[in-house]
Amino acid sequence: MSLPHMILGILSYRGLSGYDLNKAFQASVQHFWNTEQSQIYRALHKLHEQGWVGIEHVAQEDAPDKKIYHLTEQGRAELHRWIVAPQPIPTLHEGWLGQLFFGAEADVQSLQHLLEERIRVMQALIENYETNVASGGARYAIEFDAADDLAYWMLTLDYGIQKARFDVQWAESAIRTLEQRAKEQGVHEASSHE
Amino acid sequence: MSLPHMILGILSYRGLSGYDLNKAFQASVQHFWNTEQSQIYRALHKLHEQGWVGIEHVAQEDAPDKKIYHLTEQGRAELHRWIVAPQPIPTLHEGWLGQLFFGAEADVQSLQHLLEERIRVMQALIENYETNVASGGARYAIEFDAADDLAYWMLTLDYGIQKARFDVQWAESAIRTLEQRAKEQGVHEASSHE
DNA sequence: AGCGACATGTAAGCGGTTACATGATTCT
DNA sequence: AGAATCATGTAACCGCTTACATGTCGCT
Repeated sequence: MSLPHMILGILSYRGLSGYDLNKAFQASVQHFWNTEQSQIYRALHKLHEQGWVGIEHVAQEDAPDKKIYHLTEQGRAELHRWIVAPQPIPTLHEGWLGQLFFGAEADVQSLQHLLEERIRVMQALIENYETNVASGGARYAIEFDAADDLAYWMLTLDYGIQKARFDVQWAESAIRTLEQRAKEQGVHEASSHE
Repeated sequence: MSLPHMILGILSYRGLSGYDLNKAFQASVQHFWNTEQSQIYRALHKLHEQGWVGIEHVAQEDAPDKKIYHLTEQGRAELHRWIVAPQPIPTLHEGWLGQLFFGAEADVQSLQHLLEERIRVMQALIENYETNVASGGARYAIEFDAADDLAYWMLTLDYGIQKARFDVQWAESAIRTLEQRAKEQGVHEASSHE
């Protein structure tokens, strides 16, 4: 949807090669946006066609030659336009909600296991956010000389952490709801046998 | 990702034409999964090729002829398999987080407006969930004779509502954080003028 | 005659993933 | 000699969106 603009954002810190851009991507916005390297090159070509980035060819002796991409004036203008432009709110599109939706087709225990697994994954995610991602962000703030930006980076990271915590809590309460339902059904079945 | 399985799920209630399936989609899972009508027909063809749905041609006099799609045994087996199969957790991929991430390129007020707008949209969403979607679900439970399923439907709806509430709360706290920062910066600037 | 509901599709294009493809340099 | 890192891309495929395309029937 807005990958090109994410790239413009990273390049606003400094000009980068596609290779370095990819690494910067993995290290900075990876907690809410993931991309394949191949896509970055294609997006870069498009941004160049559009006149939003310029290319500087750099010959190297100790490594293969490379191309440094940097923002043009139009590119920076487009970035500024985009940053405050209303964004569409995407639908959730989450498979596990579909599983729950059709949960009556499965047995309650399987659904509970599904939710427990989800809790485990989410907790691992939170731990990763709190250790690797946070420190990675701090490192990048120094590398890109972007002290002002760090606070914003941490704000988005905070969203990721809080949202994952919310998911854990919701899953826990859903497990309890299912537990309750299983008990009630048990009672009904028992009484119908009398 | 799992649109075919969402279709299998809906068809597990009863056989439907593509047209009715589309309507059922809009009325039931619309709060976490949206689809275009054209996609449903294509998915249906694929499901048929795979042997997961059968087609029954129905001639009508008071309306155009139609095709009723219904689950085959394999289709039902596949649905049961999928419901308890681990799902990948997609990354957030939300544009507004990108805007915030690169927030240092914009002024604080614009970002606050962005968040306020987000709050408004989310609150409208919540209201819609609580009125239209909830009652629509109840209606469909009767139509599909799916009283057992209703509880699960409401569970996913609850997630949608709680998640939207979480988003509102987070946005409110983010606005306060930005407010704070703007004040501190104001102080710094004022003191640097002395 | 016109509109809304019923009914089924195709075509073009975009964004994204996975896999493939190549080649230099540096370190072990 | 082999592995890791630096560096840049192409090709095939898939899912989804937007727009197009066609036609019936019943009601007003």
